[in-house]
Amino acid sequence: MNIKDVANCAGVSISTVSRVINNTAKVSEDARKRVEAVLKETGYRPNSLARELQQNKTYTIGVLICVTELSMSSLSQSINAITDVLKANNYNIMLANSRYHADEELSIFNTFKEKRVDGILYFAAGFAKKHYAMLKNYKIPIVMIGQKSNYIDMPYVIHDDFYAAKTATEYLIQMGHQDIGFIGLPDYDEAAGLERKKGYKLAHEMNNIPLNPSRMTEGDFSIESGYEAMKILLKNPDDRPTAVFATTDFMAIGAISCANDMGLKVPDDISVMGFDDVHVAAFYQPPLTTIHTDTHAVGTKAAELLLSLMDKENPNKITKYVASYSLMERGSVRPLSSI
Amino acid sequence: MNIKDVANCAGVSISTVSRVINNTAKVSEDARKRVEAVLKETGYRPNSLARELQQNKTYTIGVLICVTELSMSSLSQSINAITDVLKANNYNIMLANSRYHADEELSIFNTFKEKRVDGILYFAAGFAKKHYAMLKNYKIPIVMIGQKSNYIDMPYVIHDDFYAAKTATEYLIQMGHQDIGFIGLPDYDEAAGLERKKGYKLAHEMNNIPLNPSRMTEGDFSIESGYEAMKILLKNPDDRPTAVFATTDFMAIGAISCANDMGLKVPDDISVMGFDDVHVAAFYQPPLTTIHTDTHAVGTKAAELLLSLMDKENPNKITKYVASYSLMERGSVRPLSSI
DNA sequence: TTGTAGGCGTTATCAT
DNA sequence: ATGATAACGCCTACAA
Repeated sequence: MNIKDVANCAGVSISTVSRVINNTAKVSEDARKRVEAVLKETGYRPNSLARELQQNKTYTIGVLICVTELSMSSLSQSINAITDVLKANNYNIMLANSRYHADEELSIFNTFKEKRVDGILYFAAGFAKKHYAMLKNYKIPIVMIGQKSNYIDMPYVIHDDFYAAKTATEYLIQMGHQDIGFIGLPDYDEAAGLERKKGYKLAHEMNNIPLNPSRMTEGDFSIESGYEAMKILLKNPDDRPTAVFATTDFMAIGAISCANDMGLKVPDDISVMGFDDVHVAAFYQPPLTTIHTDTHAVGTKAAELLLSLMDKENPNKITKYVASYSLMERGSVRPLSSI
Repeated sequence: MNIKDVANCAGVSISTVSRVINNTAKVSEDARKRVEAVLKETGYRPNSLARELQQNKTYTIGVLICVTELSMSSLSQSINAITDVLKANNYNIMLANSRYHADEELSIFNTFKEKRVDGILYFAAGFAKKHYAMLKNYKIPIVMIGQKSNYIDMPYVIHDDFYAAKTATEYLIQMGHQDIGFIGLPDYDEAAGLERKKGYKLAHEMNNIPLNPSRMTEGDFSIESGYEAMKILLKNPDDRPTAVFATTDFMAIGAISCANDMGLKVPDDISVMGFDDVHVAAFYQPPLTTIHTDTHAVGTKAAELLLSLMDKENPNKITKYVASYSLMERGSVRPLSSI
C-alpha cells in the first residue's frame, strides 16, 4: 500500500493525495473527501523512509549511552527528561549503548551517520583520541552530556563533578574528619571517575591533609562493588577511616551495608557520604548525606541545546551548560567530636 | 557525498562501488583498491534511508514503554537485556514512552508504522479496546511484555503477577499474619495493578480471611506514594495491620521509611513485603523480603521471540513465555508470635 | 485545482 | 568483471 494505490482508489493523482496528507496546498472539497475516505478505510501511513530520503531530514535523534547497567546509573532521569523534550518537538529517539567500549562507540557513531539522525545526544565517558579522529569531520550536531572533551570543542551539558566532589570532601573535613576513605570509579570514566577523584584530592591538599593511597579504593557503580571496597577500607580494625566518601549513592549504600555487616553503625561509628542523590537516598537507613545533582535539568537542557543547534535559522546558540548541585545534609554523616 | 561521488572519484560505476561496500559480487583487485581508498579518504557512509527504502527493511525495532519515571520501574534491566540481544543481531532501537496515555500509544504505533520498524517490543500496561481497533490489522510483528491482552491474541512475555502476588500474600499468612495491609497500583495497569491485587485477594479468600477494604491503599510506583499509603494504614494506633504487602519494592521502601518515622520498627513492630527485588532491596535496612522477578530474562526472551517471529524462514515459533519468580526471604518480615 | 515528471541514494537486474 | 537502468515511495517544481 503506497501513495499510488491511494490515488487510484480515490481516483485522483498522487500529488493530490500528498497535498491532502500534508496540507500543503488547496484541494477541492470533493477530492479531499474522497482521499480522506480512502485514507481512513485503508489505514494507510506514508512511508517515512521515502519522505526522509527526499527531504534529507529524519526527525530522529540518536542517544548514545555507555553504561553497563542502566538501572545502576542516574541516567534514567535524564533520559526521561530527554524523551519529554524531544517528543514535544516531534522527534524520535534512537537509543544505543556502548557499554564503555570505545570501538563500539565509534561503530554507533557510524550507524547514526548512516541512519541520518538529525542530531546526537552523547552521554560520554572517556573521550579518547580515537573519537577525535572520527568526530572532527563529523557533520551531525552533537551535544555531550556529563563530560567535556579536551581534544575537541563540542557543546556540552555537564555536572561540575570536580567541584562537587571537592565540596563533599570539604564538608567531611569541616565535620572534623581527617582520615577519609574514598570509593571511586575507574579513570576511563572521566567525569565520575577522574574528576571526582581530583576533587577529593584537592580538598585534601587545600586543607593540608596528606593523601593516604591505602584509603583510596575503586568500585564499578554497583552496590556490590561499594560493599567490597568498604570491606577493604575496614579490613584492619586498628586502622580505619572515620569517614568514607563514595562517589555514587549506590556504592555508598553498599558501603553502609558492609559496615553494618561488620557491626559498625553509620554514622555513629563511621560516616559515609554519597553522590548523585538517587531516589532511594532520602529513604535509606540512615538517610544518605549526599550531593544532589540535577539530572532532570541536564537532560532537558541537553535536548533543548541540541534542538537549537539544529535550528539553522537561529544563530545565537549557547553551547555550554553546567548544571547546579547542592549538598544534602541527611543522616549518614556526623561531626567527629574532637577528643 | 553519495555513492555517485565515490564512483566518480574512483573512476568506476556506482554498481562497482556498491559491490565493494556490500561484498555482493566479485570485483577486480584493482577497482576494489581504488574504491576502498576513496571510501577511507572521504569517510563516506551509505545512506541507510535509501537502502532501507529499496530493501523494505530497516533493521530497527520499536520499543514502546509506558512509565512516568524510568528510574522508578524495573524496566531498566529488561531494556538492558534487549539492547544486548538486538545489538548482537545488528538491530537498532527506536525508543518511545507513552507515559500511560492510550492516545499517545496509538500515535506511537502510527509513528512506528511510518518509520517502517521491523518489529515492536511493547511494554504494555492497560490494553484497551482502542488498541484493539488499531492493532488487529497492524502488519508489524509485536511482542507484548509484562501483560497479555484479553482482546487480541498476541505473542507475549510476562511475569506471573497474579500467582506471585498470591504467593507473597500467602507467605505472610503462613507467617501468622491475618491483618495484612495492601499498597497497590491503579487498575489501569493490568499487570502490576490489577493482577497483583487479584493475587492478594485470592490468597485471602482461599485462607478464609475476610477482606478489609480499609486496608487497601494505592500508590503510583514512587517511594513517596508508598510512604503516603503507609501513613494511611498506620493512621489509627489502635487499629493497625501486622503486615503490609507493597506491590513494588520502591513503595515498600517508602512504607518502611514511614513506619520508622512513626516510631515503628520493621519487622519487629510491623512486617513489610515488597515485589520486584530491585537492586537495593537486598541492601536496604532491613533487607527487603520480596518477590524476585527475572526482568533480565524477560527482556532477553522478548527480544529473541520477536526476532524469531520476524524470521520468515523459521515457522516453529514459541509465542508465549511466562518468566519464573521466587520468594526472597530476607529481613523485613517476621513470624507473628501467636499469643 | 490538478496532474506529470524528475530526483532523493540505494540495490538489483540486466546486458555487455 | 563492469556498467547502465529500473525500481523503492515520496515530495515538489512545473505545466496544464
